[in-house]
Amino acid sequence: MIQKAIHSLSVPTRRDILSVLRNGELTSSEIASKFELSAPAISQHLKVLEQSGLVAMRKAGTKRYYRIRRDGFEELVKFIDQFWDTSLLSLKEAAEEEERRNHESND
Amino acid sequence: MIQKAIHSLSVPTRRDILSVLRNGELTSSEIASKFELSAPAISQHLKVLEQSGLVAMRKAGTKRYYRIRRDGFEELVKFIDQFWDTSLLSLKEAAEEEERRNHESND
DNA sequence: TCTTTATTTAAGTTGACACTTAATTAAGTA
DNA sequence: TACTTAATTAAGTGTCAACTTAAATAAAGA
Repeated sequence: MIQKAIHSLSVPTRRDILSVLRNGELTSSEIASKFELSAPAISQHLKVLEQSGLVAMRKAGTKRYYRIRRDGFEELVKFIDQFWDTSLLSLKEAAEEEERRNHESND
Repeated sequence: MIQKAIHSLSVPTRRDILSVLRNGELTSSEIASKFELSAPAISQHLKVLEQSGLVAMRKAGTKRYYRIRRDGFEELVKFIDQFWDTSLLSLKEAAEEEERRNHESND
């Protein structure tokens, strides 16, 4: 799921779709109207976003409303934190970091 | 840079490289020895990671030591937070969220 | 300077995936 | 039972990038 979430986010169009959804839920066609892409293209992106847990959907008649799913983003950020969060890094890496700071050859 | 960072993270091998670097800095060949990939493949990944700001490098003779660059991850997480952080979502979306909670048809 | 070690750059191949149009499914309405 | 609206699934195409091996660069040692 996390891997799918990162993969989802890596495509600009999908990030744009998420941006649009920050203002509230929208139907597939409402989203499509904001892009210069075909409806199937948007539908395919929404499917990917849903399967990655970043977006949720509710049906209402023939319409399908899509919205941001916070839990998905929360999990994603937690996962990314593993790579750099000080409290999660090894003692060795922490020591190296300190060493670099002392030598002021940082970055 | 942020877009590059997300793109970098979207490839499993690059995430694995970052995992290996959590224990401290390593040379290109030390990293390559931990994978069943050619040295050039690893080198290419390291280049992408460096250009995306997730990894930093220092030269020492013919060796090149690579390490995690915290600032890159910090920026990345800030960017991702935009999509879901409550304080950054619109009033409309907040209201809809509240509405869904009340109807308990949430997820 | 020749050799060795560490690494990258060059060039080419292959698979994944973001698009397209056409066809299909699904729900509501006359 | 059509017809309309909303959306997806199917099928095909083209581009991109993750690999490969071979060649090039760069620093250090004999």
